[in-house]
Amino acid sequence: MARYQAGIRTEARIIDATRELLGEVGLDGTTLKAICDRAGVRAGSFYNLFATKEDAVLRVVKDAIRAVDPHPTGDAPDSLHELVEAYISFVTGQPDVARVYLKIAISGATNGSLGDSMKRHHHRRVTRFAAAIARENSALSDGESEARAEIVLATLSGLAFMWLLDPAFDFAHRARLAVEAPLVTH
Amino acid sequence: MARYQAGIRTEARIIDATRELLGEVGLDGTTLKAICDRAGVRAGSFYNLFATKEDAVLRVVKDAIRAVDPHPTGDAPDSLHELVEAYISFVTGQPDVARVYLKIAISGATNGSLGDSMKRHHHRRVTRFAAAIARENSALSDGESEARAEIVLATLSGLAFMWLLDPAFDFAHRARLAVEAPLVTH
DNA sequence: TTGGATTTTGAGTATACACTCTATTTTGAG
DNA sequence: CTCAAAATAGAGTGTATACTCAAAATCCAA
Repeated sequence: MARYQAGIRTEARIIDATRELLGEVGLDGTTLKAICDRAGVRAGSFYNLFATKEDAVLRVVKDAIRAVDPHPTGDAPDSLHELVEAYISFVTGQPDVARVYLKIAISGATNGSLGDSMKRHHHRRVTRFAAAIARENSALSDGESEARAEIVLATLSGLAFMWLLDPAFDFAHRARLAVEAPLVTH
Repeated sequence: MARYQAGIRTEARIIDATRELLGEVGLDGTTLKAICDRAGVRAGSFYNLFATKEDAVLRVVKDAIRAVDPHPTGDAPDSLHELVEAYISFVTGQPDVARVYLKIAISGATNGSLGDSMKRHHHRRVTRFAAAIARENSALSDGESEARAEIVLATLSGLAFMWLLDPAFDFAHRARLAVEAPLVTH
């Protein structure tokens, strides 16, 4: 059982390489060869530390999913404003992790076990945003709160994808504008 | 030069199979074998009609990009409401094409020639939406109109992705609610 | 009906992928 | 220092991919 320092450092390098690649080139481009080249390691070393390529990917992705939500325990008394600001600082403060999160939300969300955990994660987020919205506007029914939560999350995701396409896109500014101003002035 | 009917029909079957697969399993899952199996054709026949797998994919994708925007010539006097309704009927009326559009916007948008045409397309759409918004509210500066256009498009895209994850998601209803109601009530 | 053009077949090629295996080197506790 | 455990290297395996090619089958205008 007793692990050596060399193995622990190698494992960290592999995880770093995997995260960088997932953020830069997405799930498909993150091949075993690419991971090993970037980590400065041969295939045999990789498989001494990970049972499967998917193991390394899943560890990075689960970290990214966890990082998007700073209070995972659930009943934290967040305001909608706090939730939005948390998402903004996730994107601007950990852009590489955010890129992984977005790329996987996209390419992995429609198939496999990755898709299932992404769907559960999304449902949890909608519930959380809906609770915050309901807390701030008690006149809304449950359905209305959830609808608004879905719209807020859709807007944030859509803006984050624009940032993914164009790194110069000012995500934070747009996101704050989006939640504060009505889309259409009547 | 004179083409035979058999070849023309085969070409159509291949394009149909490609579109279905792109919508169902995305870019990665759309392998040559999958296309040929679904079209009831052998690899040789495919390559008698298409120079490359990418050729077939690009034809489907370009059709999808064209379908999202019913008035591609540019100076059509659309209102924001019309643009939004056009997008809604694109998603609800041609769901398979819409799925292709969304899946490719996602998986293909960050690399290759597909990414470039997606970026150009997106920029065109922002400009178009911004013009409609500016027309309806002359008090807005160019920058403000563009910001609002980006937010509207982000919301529509985000909601469409939710529909991609969950086909039961009522995209049309949410989209109308999103553009008509302010996100946060002050 | 004929015969050149078009279409189809299906085996075959080259490449990239995730992953395995054995021999060798490195580590670090006793 | 010793030596068993841990880590590494690197060639090798099997499979899936996009794509090719020569021969056979089919089409359709004259």
